[in-house]
Amino acid sequence: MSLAHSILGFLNYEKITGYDLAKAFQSSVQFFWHAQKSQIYPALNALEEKGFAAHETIVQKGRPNKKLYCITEKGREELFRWLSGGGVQALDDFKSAFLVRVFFSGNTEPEQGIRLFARFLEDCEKALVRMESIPADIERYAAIAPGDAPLYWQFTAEFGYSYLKMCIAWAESCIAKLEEIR
Amino acid sequence: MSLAHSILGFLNYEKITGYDLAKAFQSSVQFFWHAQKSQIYPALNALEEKGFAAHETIVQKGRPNKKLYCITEKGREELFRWLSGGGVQALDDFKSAFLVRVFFSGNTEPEQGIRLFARFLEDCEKALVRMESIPADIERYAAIAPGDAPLYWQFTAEFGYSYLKMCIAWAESCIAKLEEIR
DNA sequence: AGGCTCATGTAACCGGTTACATGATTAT
DNA sequence: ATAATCATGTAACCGGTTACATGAGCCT
Repeated sequence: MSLAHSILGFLNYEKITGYDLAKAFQSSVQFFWHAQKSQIYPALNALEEKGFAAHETIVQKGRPNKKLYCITEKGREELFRWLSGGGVQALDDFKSAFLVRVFFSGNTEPEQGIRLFARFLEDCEKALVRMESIPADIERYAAIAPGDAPLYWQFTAEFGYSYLKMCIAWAESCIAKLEEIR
Repeated sequence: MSLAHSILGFLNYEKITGYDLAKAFQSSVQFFWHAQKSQIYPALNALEEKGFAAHETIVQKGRPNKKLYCITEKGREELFRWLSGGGVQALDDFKSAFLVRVFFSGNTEPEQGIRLFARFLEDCEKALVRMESIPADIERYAAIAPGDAPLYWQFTAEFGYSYLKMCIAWAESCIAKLEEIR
């Protein structure tokens, strides 16, 4: 299960609340992993029960109390065990409802196919624009991060960038082929 | 929900049993969509209840009877409605436990990062080899398929090919950067 | 006045995975 | 003998999504 381990990953950077964890997910790994609050809070409880995390309650005035979580030694061990771990199966979890749609679009009009790819293209280009702020984000957080973390963050950002570029080129070539037969 | 619609997509090609549907999934869309028998059989029942599919029982000797399913007019309408449908969100369903691992690998030794990417590279290259038979497969099935189906099958195959090529180039560049700092 | 932020959670539901169950036939 | 193929399913579980609940404070 990756959710628990990615939470451990964040806890390994700094003490954090469930609320801020949700924001951390959104502003970093959201391109390749999502986590809702409704998942995060129970997951934190589960991590604590297993002895992988601990929390202190911070009493606040005027706003709700918060629980600051930190990773334990046992949790750090579990994180590193997982990082070096065997069961990778990196390609098996690829899934795309969009490609299913493409696959079965054979008896629609070419115009509809073109529209399908055009919308996809647009989404990809919007995502590319959104990615522009990432290098600055990485630099901003580089201070808190131990070791080579920013390098690895960059690796995942480059993956996203290459992926979107590839998708755009692919969609354009599909559209070109459909325009030929129209 | 894509499972129901991809089943309708297959039923739109020809009458088929749940058993053969499972094989069809495995030998065609398995790169971007999986479906187990334990999902397919209940899904076929649900499609029938909604009036999107119907079945005839074929009595056999020496082996179990089978249920041959076909798509109904209502089911075909639903399929085309879905194909032309709005809610695309083609990028939102991207998910990768592997990239999570990469993201949090910042305080491991460079050697471990290199191993992680090397294993990924290997998986990609194996997948590329497995893809070699696809053009022949597409040609073999082109006969039964109506309209431009083979073209769209090819589109998805080209996506897979481009994706793997991109992954390989990316992993190689990550390894190169890690070897620099080692 | 209305909506957003902070902060924690619960409950119902849904889709997918794994394991289990049956039982004859055919290929190695 | 053993395993795979044919053919249908059920049950338990697990992870994730959506909606709901609370309630003070702050911004427009």
